[in-house]
Amino acid sequence: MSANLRDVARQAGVSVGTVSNVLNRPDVVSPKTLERVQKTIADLGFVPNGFARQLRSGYSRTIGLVVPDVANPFFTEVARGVEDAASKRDYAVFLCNSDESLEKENKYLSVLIQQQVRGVLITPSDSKSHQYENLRERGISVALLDTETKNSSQCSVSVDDVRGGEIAIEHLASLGHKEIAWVTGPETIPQVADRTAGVMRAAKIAKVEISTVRVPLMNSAQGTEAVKKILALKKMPSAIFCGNDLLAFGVMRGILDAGKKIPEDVSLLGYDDIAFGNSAAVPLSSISQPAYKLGVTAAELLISECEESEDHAHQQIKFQPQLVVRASTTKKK
Amino acid sequence: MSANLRDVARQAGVSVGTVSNVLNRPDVVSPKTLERVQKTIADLGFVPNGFARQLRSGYSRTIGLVVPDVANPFFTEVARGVEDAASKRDYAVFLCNSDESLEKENKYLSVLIQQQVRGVLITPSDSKSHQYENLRERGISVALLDTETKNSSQCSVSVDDVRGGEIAIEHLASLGHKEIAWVTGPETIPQVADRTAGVMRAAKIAKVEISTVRVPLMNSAQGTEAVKKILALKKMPSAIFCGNDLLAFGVMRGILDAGKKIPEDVSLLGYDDIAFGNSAAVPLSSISQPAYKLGVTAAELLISECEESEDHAHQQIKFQPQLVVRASTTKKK
DNA sequence: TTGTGGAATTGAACCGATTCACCACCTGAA
DNA sequence: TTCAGGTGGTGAATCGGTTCAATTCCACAA
Repeated sequence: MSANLRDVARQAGVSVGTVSNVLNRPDVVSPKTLERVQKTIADLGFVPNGFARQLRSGYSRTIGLVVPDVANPFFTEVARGVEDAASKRDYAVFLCNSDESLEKENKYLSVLIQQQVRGVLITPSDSKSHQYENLRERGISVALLDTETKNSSQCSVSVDDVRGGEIAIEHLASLGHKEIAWVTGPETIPQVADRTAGVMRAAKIAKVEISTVRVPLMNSAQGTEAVKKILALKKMPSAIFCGNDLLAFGVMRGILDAGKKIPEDVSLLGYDDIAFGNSAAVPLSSISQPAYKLGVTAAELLISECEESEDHAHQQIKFQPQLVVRASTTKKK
Repeated sequence: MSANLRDVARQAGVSVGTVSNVLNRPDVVSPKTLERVQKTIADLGFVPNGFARQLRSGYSRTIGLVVPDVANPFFTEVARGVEDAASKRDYAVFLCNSDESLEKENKYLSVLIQQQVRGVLITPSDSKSHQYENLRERGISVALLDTETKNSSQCSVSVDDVRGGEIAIEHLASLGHKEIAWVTGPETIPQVADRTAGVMRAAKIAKVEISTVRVPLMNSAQGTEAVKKILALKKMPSAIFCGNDLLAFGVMRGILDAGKKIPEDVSLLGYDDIAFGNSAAVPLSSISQPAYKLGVTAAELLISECEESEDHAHQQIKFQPQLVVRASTTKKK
């Protein structure tokens, strides 16, 4: 059907070894031969068969990316970063959405094993019970994405979520807010747990009272849902801090629909600083994370781990979040 | 390292052919031999090598998804649909962002050929000069996503973009707008060309004057850029229709920053109806497309084409867009 | 002219599962 | 006794790159 390496060799009048060298070690081939073979490759539209290559070398040029949900703009940014970096190194990326379900996560991991990926980049949806050892035994590298690890036997790229929680409360406290609602998802999500820790620590120092409003999923609809609970609190908080921007958008809608004004009646602070925050009904103050960079860094780290194999030093990289003030937060009246 | 089929054969005292039969056609092996070989497989922890298997059989269980940019919420929705549907059929998905560049698109197609994907789902960034024949010759199915095809030798799943353009202008015309700006990307993008055709047809019928404002990329920043051109027009239009919601968000910011009000001074209509339209500074009227369903349908169609192979009837499925009126469009004063 | 060293090239062996033409053996009918 | 027909099993060839020991070629020094 389509041309293979032997066809190219015959057509170009060289041996298969030389064609293989043109593909993998162009520097050892004489310029004249190189050019002739490359022309033949182009003429025949030859593309090497990945399976055959992988069979011999034992390695694939694919990685898996497992995130809770690409539809969340934070993760689409991360995914773009991963994709761009992988592509630069000629790796292809399998996209997997775990929907924060451990079951789905495990299912995807076994699919990735079947596909014989070289490495996996994962944002765990739960802090415990992982199949990761399983992967490592099979020679598949694993790096954690947007999650810190205490375990120094693996790479991780994360953002300091504890600090993010602190920054948020420090900002609101500095504006004079003393009662703050903390709207967030289940504590089993590592990022949530860390941000909560930061919130509580900063609250203690600033002598601020926190009312935690827990929702099962961190999306916009749940944000609107959360507003009902907030309005039902004994004392209406003067500021609301949300676990991510999607929640904040939902909260914003709920608050505005309830006839209250942002930020006059209540300040609202999000997390992630997604692009749309700027275009929201009230431009959203938020805690910014370097999402794209996170993805790029993680992919580069994972790929270098895959390729260096033996003498690879695991790294735990941690970025710092940043406060972005827009119109949704202001001084308490 | 790990056992291979030959090790199993030797250990069990049978030939490699028999072991292969145990794996793939257990019914042709005698019960006694079957049991013995299976025990040996278990003892040795033998797992067949996927590369070798796929090299020989020629088929994988992977598909490629090539979209202009997953960071565009419309495409992330589509991608989720594709992913969910593929996963249900036990296929894994390679994600590729073409950034509307033909060069990148071709690069990715050749990566996908290398990975020996079974099929490719693509939103072409250009209406001409495709490598698709190339793919088909190699036995890779191709289905078009969010693009119509005249060519009945391939499947396509699309939304009626001509009608979408018409609906938009009909809506604005019915509100009394007679001068409308049409802000959009290059005409080489098939969707853009179709929407323009619809715009022009409806404009002729409704006797509306269209000023086309062309931008190179259909993102938010370019929308803000476009506002400068709109303000420079001899006559300020009373309504603006944008090629997608991202552009509309940018236009919205630009217009508001210029001190004009939406929809009082100028009506604004987007396209795609992405989730954030609802939360925008002025909730955005838009033309809605069934993004998730588009992805699901396309993936199902492609996979069934891959598996039925011979007796597969190509289908061209076309969904209808729908007008969603929010606050950004109103009667002309 | 011979010798040496380096660069360029060659081609057979190999990775591991699948396939298939062919063989060995057994049963039962002629 | 012979032969057809069926079952169970065999192992070399194959898929298409990669690798590497061996070979060819050429320049330059002795």
